[in-house]
Amino acid sequence: MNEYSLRYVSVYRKRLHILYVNLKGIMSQFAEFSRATIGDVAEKAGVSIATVSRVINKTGQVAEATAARVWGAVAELNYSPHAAARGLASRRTNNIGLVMREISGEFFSPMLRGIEAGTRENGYDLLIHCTYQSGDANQLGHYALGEHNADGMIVFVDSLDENELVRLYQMQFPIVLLHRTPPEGLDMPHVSFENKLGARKLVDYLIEVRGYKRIAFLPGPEGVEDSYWREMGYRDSLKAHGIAYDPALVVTGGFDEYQGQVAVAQLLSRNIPIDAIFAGDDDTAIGALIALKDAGLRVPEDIALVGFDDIRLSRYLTPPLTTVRAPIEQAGREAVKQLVSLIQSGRAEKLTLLPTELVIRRSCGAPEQA
Amino acid sequence: MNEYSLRYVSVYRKRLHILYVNLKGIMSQFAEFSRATIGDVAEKAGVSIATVSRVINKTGQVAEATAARVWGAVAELNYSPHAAARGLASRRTNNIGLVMREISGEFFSPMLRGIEAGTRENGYDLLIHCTYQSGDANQLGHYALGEHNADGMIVFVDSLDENELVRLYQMQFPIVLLHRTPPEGLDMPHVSFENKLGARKLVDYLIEVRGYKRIAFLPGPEGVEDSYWREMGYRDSLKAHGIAYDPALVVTGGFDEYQGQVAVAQLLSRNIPIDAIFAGDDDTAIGALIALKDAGLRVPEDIALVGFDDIRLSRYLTPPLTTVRAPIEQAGREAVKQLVSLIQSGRAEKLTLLPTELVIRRSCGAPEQA
DNA sequence: TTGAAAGCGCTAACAG
DNA sequence: CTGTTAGCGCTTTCAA
Repeated sequence: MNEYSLRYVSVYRKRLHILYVNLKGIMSQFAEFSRATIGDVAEKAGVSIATVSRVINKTGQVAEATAARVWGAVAELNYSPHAAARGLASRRTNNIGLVMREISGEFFSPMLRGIEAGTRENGYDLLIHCTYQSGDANQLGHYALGEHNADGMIVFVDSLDENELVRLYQMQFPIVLLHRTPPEGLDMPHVSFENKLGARKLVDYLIEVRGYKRIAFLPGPEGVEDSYWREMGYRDSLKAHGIAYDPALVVTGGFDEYQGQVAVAQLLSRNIPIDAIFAGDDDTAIGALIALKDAGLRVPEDIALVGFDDIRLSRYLTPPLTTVRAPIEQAGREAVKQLVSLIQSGRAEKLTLLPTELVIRRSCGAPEQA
Repeated sequence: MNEYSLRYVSVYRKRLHILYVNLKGIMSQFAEFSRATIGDVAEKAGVSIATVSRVINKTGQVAEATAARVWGAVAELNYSPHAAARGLASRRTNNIGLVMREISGEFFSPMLRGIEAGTRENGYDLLIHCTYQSGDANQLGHYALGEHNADGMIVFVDSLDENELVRLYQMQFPIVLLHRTPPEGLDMPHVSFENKLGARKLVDYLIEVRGYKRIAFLPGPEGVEDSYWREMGYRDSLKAHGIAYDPALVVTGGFDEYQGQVAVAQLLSRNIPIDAIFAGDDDTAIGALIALKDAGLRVPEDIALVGFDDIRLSRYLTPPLTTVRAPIEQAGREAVKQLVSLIQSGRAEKLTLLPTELVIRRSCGAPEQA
């Protein structure tokens, strides 16, 4: 390309650019066609974009009068900063990610409420992703939620593959685990309930106050920690009262209504004496209740029944379910709190265990409450 | 500043820059300190960043061998594109926003499940925001969710201020309303149930099959559309059967358990004959049930009770609640579908009404089901 | 089929 | 107190 053509191209480009700028000016008359940028605000306020940025973000000193003009321009133009541009420049997304396997069960609603409230209070937005089905990586080999679109993540139970957890940990991406302990060697903050203590108190009550000895247990799915610790509480209580642990009294309930029903049917078919059934969670307890009724057994007269979590439904069952109240919402909020601390200061509590509380209702044989 | 100092500054800057580049090189040995960028991938693959972009996004032709090398580099570097940068350049966020007033009630869980599934299936991420409390604009005068961080939004019921709705509409921001009709003059797509028809069928059944005539109605909160249409169905049915609408039989229930309880207490205090109570939703029905029991009345022997929605709890009540099943999850999924269509093609169904289904249980006086 | 380069809108030094 | 400017990491013409 010779000197001439270069010159030509340059002129041509410049013209096009002028055309473009004009067009943009015209279009911008129609607010709906082009969003105002920080530049527009700066122009209208007669300041530089840096000043606009300072005013908006409250970073650095700006004369009051100037600030006022900027706010005026912002209002007039209906300006709203472009999150992506902001994120690109400041290296933060302002999003907190939540990974969970699926949205289901009674547990979910209060948990999400806590998490949402927490993110909002801390000025973050909440990005949610379920790993059920699609879960895995996309063609690109990365997950829908990660370092590319969030400043940190809350990982619920086993929703995330351990390899991914390790990868994120290694790149020092802030993560808080909710209701799950970290994989071996990963020093990640972890928030949960006092599952073991709650179960312990529950079973203690069943034994000491209600006088039951043959207490069946319906654990949740393999590998779910809450269930593991509840079982530990159950065993501890038995041991403390000199009652032998009897494997025949334990059938996996699966933390779901149907599986609870199946488990109890199976349990009953063993024809062994049973005083009470401790279902690993309330959903399982509902299934258990159905199975017991199907078998013509009365609760609590023939067999007592207790659960764990105190979901909304529990008090409405017939009979109302004795259970352990788990501060689900609070745990969600706490997880966000720890995560925000981790993001902002690099520090967080290694382990947060929220207290649980015994809720006595009729299903365990207690007299009706007022 | 003279020639000399300018030169000096320039040299100084250059040195600093070299230092910086070196440092970056060193740091990048530790994968956790610096994420790979498209440039790193390009370098490793021996191509330009444009090519990497083409490969990753499958836009434009790239020689197979080249593509393979790029994918190799991607894998090796564990590269994952920076969402903000992408968004800035391509003018899309890949997020779909969901605005709701608060996370509560039984309605919420299935709805969110549907929405989440929908967004995921369409390759979007889900950003959730509750307008309860903080709801309003921040200091900047804009909402947490909007054109700056989402490609489109689903607005649930009345979670968003009408002015904001108008503003977004005017700037042609894609919005689908869930369970709410658009404000006057705004031509926004809208997804809901056949509330009116469902209520009509329910009340028809109460009158024709069960022979009730004095049927009370507990509407939801003022301005909630679902409730409005349910009331229309109720009135239509009465009229069709030649029964006069009696205002004394209508007390606002508020779509919540406690208010339902209060409403029924008030209703009973009027000392008028009542055959049945049609609660605007199942939550209200639960409150109604409590109030009836408190008053020593049997359901359905003394007064029949029906609700609307068929939340999970309804079948577990004593007696099990007759209600209308609303396809909550499906509505959420459908809303996303319409929104994605609106985003991608600018077109969407103006109105989508999903069918409802009568669910007969004991509370209306029907014999026990098998 | 590939590369060069111009931004996208904003933040954050730095200079004044 | 305010302005200038260099990127942030990526997409997207335009040329080659």
